[in-house]
Amino acid sequence: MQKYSKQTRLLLAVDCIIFGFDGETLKLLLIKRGFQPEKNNWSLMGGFVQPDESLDQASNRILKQLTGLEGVYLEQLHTFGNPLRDPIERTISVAYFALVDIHKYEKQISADYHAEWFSLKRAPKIIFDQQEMVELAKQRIRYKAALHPILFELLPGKFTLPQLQNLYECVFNTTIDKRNFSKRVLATGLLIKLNEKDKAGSKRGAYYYQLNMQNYYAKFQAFMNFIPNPDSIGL
Amino acid sequence: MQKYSKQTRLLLAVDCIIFGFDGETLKLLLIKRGFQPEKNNWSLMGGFVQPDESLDQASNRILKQLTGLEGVYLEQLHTFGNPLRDPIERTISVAYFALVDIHKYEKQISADYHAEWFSLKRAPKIIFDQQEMVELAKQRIRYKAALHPILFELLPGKFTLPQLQNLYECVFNTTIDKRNFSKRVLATGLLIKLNEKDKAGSKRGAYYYQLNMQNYYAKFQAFMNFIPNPDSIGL
DNA sequence: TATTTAATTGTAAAAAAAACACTTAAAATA
DNA sequence: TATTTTAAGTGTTTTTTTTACAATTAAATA
Repeated sequence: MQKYSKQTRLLLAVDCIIFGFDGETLKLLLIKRGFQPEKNNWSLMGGFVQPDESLDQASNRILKQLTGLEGVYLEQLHTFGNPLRDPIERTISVAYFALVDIHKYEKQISADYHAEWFSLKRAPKIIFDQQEMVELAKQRIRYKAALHPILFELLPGKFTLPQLQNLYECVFNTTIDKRNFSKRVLATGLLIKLNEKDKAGSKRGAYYYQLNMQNYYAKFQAFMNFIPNPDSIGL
Repeated sequence: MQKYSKQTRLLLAVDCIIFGFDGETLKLLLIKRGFQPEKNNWSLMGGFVQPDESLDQASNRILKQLTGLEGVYLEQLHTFGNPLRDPIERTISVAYFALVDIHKYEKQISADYHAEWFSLKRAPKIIFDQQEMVELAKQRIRYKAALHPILFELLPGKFTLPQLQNLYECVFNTTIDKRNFSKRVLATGLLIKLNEKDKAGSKRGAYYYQLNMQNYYAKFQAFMNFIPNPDSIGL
């Protein structure tokens, strides 16, 4: 037996929802689609899965090809398979989301790839069912960030507490008391205070912090622990 | 333009990881695969996605065809796309997990479909990368059950507090103080105490409870709330 | 030097979680 | 019929966590 001979084969694509944070608002990276249908309309980074690559490889390749981004946080989100989602031909899309330090790539992205960052609230209409993908990604990020310290992926290596708090407030669409926030976040043991200030945001300047990478990996699973006896669970 | 002419098309399958709970341990429903390769070896419920059905439709259809199960809790888990995962031909598999009241279907399943329930710890080797799927599903269930009351899907309409506690202890692989457990679970307002006892488990008998379905749907998102200001989040 | 702006910091009250053990219902048995 | 056995059911205290709340300080600018 060589093949599953009677079965239909389908097109398989990957779409990447790329989030960034500029210190103010959450942003979404979009690109003008380069081929028909919907050519020149705003779209997520997408492409077809090739015969010899895994889904993770495909999403990383597409990210690199369309934006130059490499080595960023990238996680599978959900697979969308409505038969009519692509009007040309049935295409299954495996959606991934990425979290990116926007400053690290800002110039390169716009200069070389004609991709653009849009504030989540002011992003243009995107093609097919991609708006649904973005909504699901926002939900997933909240879900995950409530338990794991993934939001640090959106920040530069050095960041201030006000920046971090602002990010949490954006993602959870809420406001947090800054005394309580700093207590909580410092209590995790994930942050190292640097002897240097960011003077951009205020006259006084805010101290920079960086991640304690050892603790970061050790505590990733139980960042904000609510599960009974986290040690006993093989998460 | 009619087709994405230059792209490779791939086989797309669905695999369903079906969990049940018999009051004692978590169980997994497996079937003897009906075709080559790996014919007659234990496998998850799987099948190919047909040209005109969505992924959710495909998973529901396969579940029904192979087990008779219908209308059960079924959620997309993850898509597995390693190029070599199926030795015959590259096949992408979208994994779903289901939560089932084992007693409701026990006889029907074994009589008509030759599927079998296995204790999670004593399940036989399964084909391809399905063990990986099961591990991921276990993780996801813990993750989700910590926040949402999905575990009730594994119980019959009437259940006792000791049964419910036992289920939580199984899923989280821990032990819980029964006084604290009952306080917590009753405080959710999701349970209605019935005037009837289950005499099977003990001499004294334990009171049956049932879900308050109104509260269940209302509180599904914030079952055990840990997110700051859950009301302000559009989850 | 005064003003402005945002960063930094602590404590008290309230709520939630955890620790802890005896009583009771009902069947089985002596 | 009395005793034993088994698991169900239940309350309080302590500890921990979370929340509410506002004055002071560093540094630039006027």
